[in-house]
Amino acid sequence: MAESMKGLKRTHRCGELSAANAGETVTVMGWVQKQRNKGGIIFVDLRDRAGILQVIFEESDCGADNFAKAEKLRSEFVVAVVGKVEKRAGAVNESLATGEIEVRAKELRILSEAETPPFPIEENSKTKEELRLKYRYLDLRRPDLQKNLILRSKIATTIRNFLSREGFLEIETPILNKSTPEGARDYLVPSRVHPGCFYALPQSPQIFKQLLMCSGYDRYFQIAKCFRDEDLRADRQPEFTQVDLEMSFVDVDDVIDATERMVAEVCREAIGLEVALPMKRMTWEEAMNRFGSDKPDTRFGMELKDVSEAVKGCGFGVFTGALDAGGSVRGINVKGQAEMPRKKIDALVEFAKGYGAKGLAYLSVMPDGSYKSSFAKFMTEEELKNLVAAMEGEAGDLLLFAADRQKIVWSVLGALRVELARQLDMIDNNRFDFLWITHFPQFEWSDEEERYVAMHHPFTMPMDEDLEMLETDPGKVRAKAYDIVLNGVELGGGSVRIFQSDVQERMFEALGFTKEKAYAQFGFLLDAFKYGVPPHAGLAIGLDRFVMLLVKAESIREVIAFPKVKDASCLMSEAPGPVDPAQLEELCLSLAEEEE
RNA sequence: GGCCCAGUGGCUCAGUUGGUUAGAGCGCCGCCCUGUCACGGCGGAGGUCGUCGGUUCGAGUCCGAUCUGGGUCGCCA
Repeated sequence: MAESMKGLKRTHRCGELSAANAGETVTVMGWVQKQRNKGGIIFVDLRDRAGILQVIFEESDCGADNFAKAEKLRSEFVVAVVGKVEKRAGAVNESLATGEIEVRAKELRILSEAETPPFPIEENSKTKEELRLKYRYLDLRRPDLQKNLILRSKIATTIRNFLSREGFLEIETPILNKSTPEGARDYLVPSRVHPGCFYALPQSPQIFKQLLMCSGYDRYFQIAKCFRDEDLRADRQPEFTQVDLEMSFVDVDDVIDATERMVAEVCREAIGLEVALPMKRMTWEEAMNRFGSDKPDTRFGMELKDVSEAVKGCGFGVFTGALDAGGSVRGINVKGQAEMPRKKIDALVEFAKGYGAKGLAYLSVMPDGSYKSSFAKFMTEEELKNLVAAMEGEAGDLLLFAADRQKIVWSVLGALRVELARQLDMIDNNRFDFLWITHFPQFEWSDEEERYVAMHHPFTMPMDEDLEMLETDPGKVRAKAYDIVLNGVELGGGSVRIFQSDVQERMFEALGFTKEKAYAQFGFLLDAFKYGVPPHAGLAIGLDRFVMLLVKAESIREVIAFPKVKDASCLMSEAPGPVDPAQLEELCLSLAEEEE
């Protein structure tokens, strides 16, 4: 039977008490973590978001009624306890922050009874995620998730404080927007008032923040919910949070400078990490050539080497064929792994195929200097020697090669490098390597659409010196775009925006937009640019990912209160769900028959 | 959409080349216990082995399909 808390007021959280409170009478409220009944004495571990506190019940202190209630306590009951803080008469519990003290109960109220939870509420849960997500409200009681969400809140506060100190204004932008098919798939919301018309949820506040610059707000930020209807990953949710910012009268370095100082402050406040500023920078081209990735993990080496020159004209058709087709041959040197078993190498070949490789060539430089290789028979001793030299191969090394189109070679070896580093435990988990990637290509060729598409977005300013190639050689144009990378994860990115309408028009043309189509989609932005627009630039940081990396979580779901699962549904609320036919009718929607 | 992994009491797992009545730890329920904190002691309940179908004298185990969850490729301007 639930009791009232009338007349009681909580004085402390459980975990906030310490030896300094000894002698005080306190009122604590929380959940029963554990009851240990010794017969004439009952110990109760009481839990709230601040920690765990031992409460001790003896009939001589609390009276027969309260003692009888204490005997009834079970896990997850919610109780209020009035009692006196004492230094423990028994042994101190070293593993508990409040282990020196206990509260000797005078009064106990059972505010809420509880059924036995479907899984234990404890740190380092081994429970299947499926069950945890179904009962997320219980999962969120666990100390690790509470720690994550408390830290996330602190990080948001740090960001707000920093940006407001730097003169940024926090301004909200709409959630119901016009759909722009460019980019990720939109979540659509039907309009009741305009039958057949739809809003789209924002993928980012991009256009609005640029308009705010046009309107003179100078420096804007928002901790913005964004939505993308694409498949999920360990670090990707359909709705996520971005620290979105935009600045006027600035260029690349200004945005990078403000961002890295903000990131450094967050690291300091959140986990006591000092980040050396300025952060390292690398061009996109260098990142691809050295790491095969535009978000390289620089916590370990094993860099890619281009051996195209060394294998030119060699006897191995796979290599020369790739070169003839305009591709390249590159390799990584897996130090000391020459004797990796064939089975493991085969698994790596399969792994590489997952990234589009047709195969993976390997060459082991055995300890005695001989070669064991999948392709040695096609090459002369001399050619092999040159190749090993080009890879700086020494006795004991395993050399892995990919030969294909640039894009595939990069992605295969880039992924392989990370995979091997994991398998071989080469990554220092305590390192936080920040890195800026700059000089991104402006365009990416889309085979599917048979046109160039914007790598970042269509409002990204080309590098000044590449502007003239917009029409003549768009594939070579580089953009004033930048990404911030942490430990091989893309934390965020941004760009300097085009603010001249003639450049913007050339950009749309290069992207294959007609003037009509561009106006239909972005007319209000183009119009706004006619009335005086400051040069501006900005960036967005993925808050969920940032928190995930700072707490070293395996998945973004560990830092989001109510995440969705792989098929974008919510196991707890069972969203999305069907709606009442009347609702559909009101929206003038009808559902197509299921197709076979 | 493709590929890979997992599914056995409430939770986490074991279960041999297919063989009798499917086990353990924790949790749960009852009784006992005045210094426990992974409390302890005694007793007890609890499982159509994700689902459907097949092979077989016999399936938790083999085969097929399917569902659920996870990872990943595609996708994510």
